[in-house]
Amino acid sequence: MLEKYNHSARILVALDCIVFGFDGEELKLLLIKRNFEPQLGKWSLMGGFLNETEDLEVAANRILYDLTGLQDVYFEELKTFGRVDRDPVERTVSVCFFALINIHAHSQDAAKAQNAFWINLKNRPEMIFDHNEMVNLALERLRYRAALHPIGFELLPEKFTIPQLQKLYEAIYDTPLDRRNFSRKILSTKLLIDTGEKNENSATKKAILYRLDQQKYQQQFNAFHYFVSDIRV
Amino acid sequence: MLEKYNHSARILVALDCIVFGFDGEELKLLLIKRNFEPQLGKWSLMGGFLNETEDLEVAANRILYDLTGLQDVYFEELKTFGRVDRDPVERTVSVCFFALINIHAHSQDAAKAQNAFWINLKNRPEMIFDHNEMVNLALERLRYRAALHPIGFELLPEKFTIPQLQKLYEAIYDTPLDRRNFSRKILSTKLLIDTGEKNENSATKKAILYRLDQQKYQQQFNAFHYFVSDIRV
DNA sequence: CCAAAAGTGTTGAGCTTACACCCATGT
DNA sequence: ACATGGGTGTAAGCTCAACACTTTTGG
Repeated sequence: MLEKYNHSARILVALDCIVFGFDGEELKLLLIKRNFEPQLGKWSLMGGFLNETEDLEVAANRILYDLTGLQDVYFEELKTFGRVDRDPVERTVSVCFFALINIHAHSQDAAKAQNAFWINLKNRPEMIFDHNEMVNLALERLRYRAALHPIGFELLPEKFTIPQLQKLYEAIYDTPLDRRNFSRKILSTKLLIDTGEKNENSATKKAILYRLDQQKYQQQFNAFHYFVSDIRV
Repeated sequence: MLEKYNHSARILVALDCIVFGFDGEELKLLLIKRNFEPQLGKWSLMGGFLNETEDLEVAANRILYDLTGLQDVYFEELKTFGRVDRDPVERTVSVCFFALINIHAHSQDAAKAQNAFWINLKNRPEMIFDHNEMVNLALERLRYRAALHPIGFELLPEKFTIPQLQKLYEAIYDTPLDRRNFSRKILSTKLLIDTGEKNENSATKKAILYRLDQQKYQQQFNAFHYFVSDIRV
């Protein structure tokens, strides 16, 4: 039996998760209105502590599941936050993730159980601890990643139109994009499959509904795509 | 006085650091031949534990300083590794960083004190725990980042030539690059300042020594540069 | 038949690539 | 003088950005 390490501090390890959604017009965050201590009544990210016998990745999935009822959600590690005084209750290191979900697919009950609400990214409230910093960094990272990789699809329903995708990119970068060039750029990736259906919700010309070619998506994910020409990080 | 969190495990938080260097021909790693337990005699990354009263970032700098004698070294967080069984001695979460240093600038004494050696990346040995995985991911990330940002300069001395820089990129991507196009691409960034000096070591035509325009480097760092056209991650 | 949204075409500018030639240096 | 490595030039092809026209649909 091996001896344990001596003279080193055991520290609380938390996970905090930024959940992005898109309602067709605006980027949104799923935030918690805290109905528990500490910082009761204030806004925060969804979080939790890492259990002794739980892989970090498993914990991230658990926290996402508790908040959204969804499994196998897209997420990336953002950064691990470890300022000594970041949590005034007790020294806590927080591994911060961001997730992209289809806003229509998550469980209302799960959100209600956590007292979670969708908030427009632009109107986000003050949050506790270093959670503002986390969200700012997550947005920066989302912009970075979405400019290069076909990550945006994770925020849309299974079937979506190119104008919807464009609105998403315009929301992410807070800038208008040329319809014709955007369409060409997206189609040139060959990642989209025409479902043969059209968006019946539209009041005017109905746009083609596409779905992701999952196989090509997996294969090409790490290739560079340059979806957005001049990104501002 | 606030009450502490209950029912949550306190866990050891380690830091592991991948140090890249470049000797003019090959990418190298600064690895530890362990002369201490556990895993005495085996190879590993340089690491350490986070202290109770120490910011995570401070700890990373401390570990880098202990290994290299250098301060204010370029580093990025890579990922936090948290498999339950990743360290057989005790549950440990490891925040993994990678650093880029000028191989000629570090302290030999510091390296000797840690029993650290420069190993060609291509000949890297088996390492303990999940350190192989860490290095593989770090190389991937280095390729990713160096394709887009002027990060490579961190591996070179203050004054360097364009052919040296090219050799570095060829080592990072393990692929030959066109001399003329590479030179044009680098110079078009306007990041280099002609020092007026030449590389006296050369046996043939002496190449121009440049230095980084630190101001532009800071400003443009997050812009995309596309130093390498078709990267393989 | 009109307004609004969606699909497709074109063109010029700029960039990238592939390649050739000339210069400097030590032997 | 010549071999080696370093600096610069150029033309073809490609990509991207800017812009216009046509089609579909509901009212």
